[in-house]
Amino acid sequence: MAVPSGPVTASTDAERAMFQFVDAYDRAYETAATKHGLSVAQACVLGRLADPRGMRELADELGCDASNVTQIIARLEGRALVQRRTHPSDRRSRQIVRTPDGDALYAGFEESFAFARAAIANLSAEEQDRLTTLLRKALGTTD
Amino acid sequence: MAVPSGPVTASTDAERAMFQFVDAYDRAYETAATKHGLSVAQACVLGRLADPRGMRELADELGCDASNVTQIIARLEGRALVQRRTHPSDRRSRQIVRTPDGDALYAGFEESFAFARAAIANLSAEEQDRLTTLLRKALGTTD
DNA sequence: ATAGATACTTGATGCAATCAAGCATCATCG
DNA sequence: CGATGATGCTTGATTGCATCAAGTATCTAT
Repeated sequence: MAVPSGPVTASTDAERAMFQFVDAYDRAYETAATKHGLSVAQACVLGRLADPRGMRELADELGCDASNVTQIIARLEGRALVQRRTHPSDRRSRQIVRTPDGDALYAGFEESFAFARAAIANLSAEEQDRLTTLLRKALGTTD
Repeated sequence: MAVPSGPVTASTDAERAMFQFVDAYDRAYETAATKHGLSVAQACVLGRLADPRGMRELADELGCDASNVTQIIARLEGRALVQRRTHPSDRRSRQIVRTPDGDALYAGFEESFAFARAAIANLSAEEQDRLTTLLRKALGTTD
């Protein structure tokens, strides 16, 4: 289990609530991944492969080194969840494609990752809208 | 950089907003930690040492194996950010104490981890309250 | 045609996380 | 008391993530 990332000394109620929310989210994600035999990184990569993607593209999206992606994809490929094809017009590049097994496994994972759905289910439609608005506004100058 | 944990195929605006918020939070935490030469796990452990704590206690709070804590503390101790004392009344147990250096470093880290503060600063007092309420309500049945 | 950029891989290293085993200490109960 | 079991922590081994430095193959552009 990844360690919870948050200041324990959160000074305001709002900070505490944010931390608890983020922590719960992260834990739920990891739990769902583990349940399907995936690491967090693997689940995350699989999730980005709804459409074929290149290694470079993945690395950029994930904000990590390309060699990291190489490793993760290698493991997924070893389990036949993913397949590497060479790009039709650029032979340096690989197209990573989720296999049907990968599709199925990932669907199961998302099904298990009920956190966001459950959180939303606790709110009325109006509350959902307000939360969305507030989260966006809170993010405003922090990106 | 840790990979962003979230479904890319978030189906609703609310889900997307949650994911983006969590992702931004996590990234900000990691960035702040890195800036002070800490890993996420190290920052997290340091943060729990405002008061002395035992290894077992830490492991329980973090939801991980005790041997994991042993490693992390060993590294922090190697940098003199933390000190191990044997518990006065139970000689099996260690009391982990942050050194003044550790206090200072962690204070710097929290100062850098401006995410929550900045997010809050984007909201009026009333909006903060509403966000807090909504986050708690959303968490309601999901813990 | 060559020089440089780009896409990816390989190898090496450090850290986090987990498991299995082990040691020391404590706590309990006969 | 003394044996038994539980508890707190460490060690050693293994796996995976992440990053860096180097290398190969391919593309691009002059």
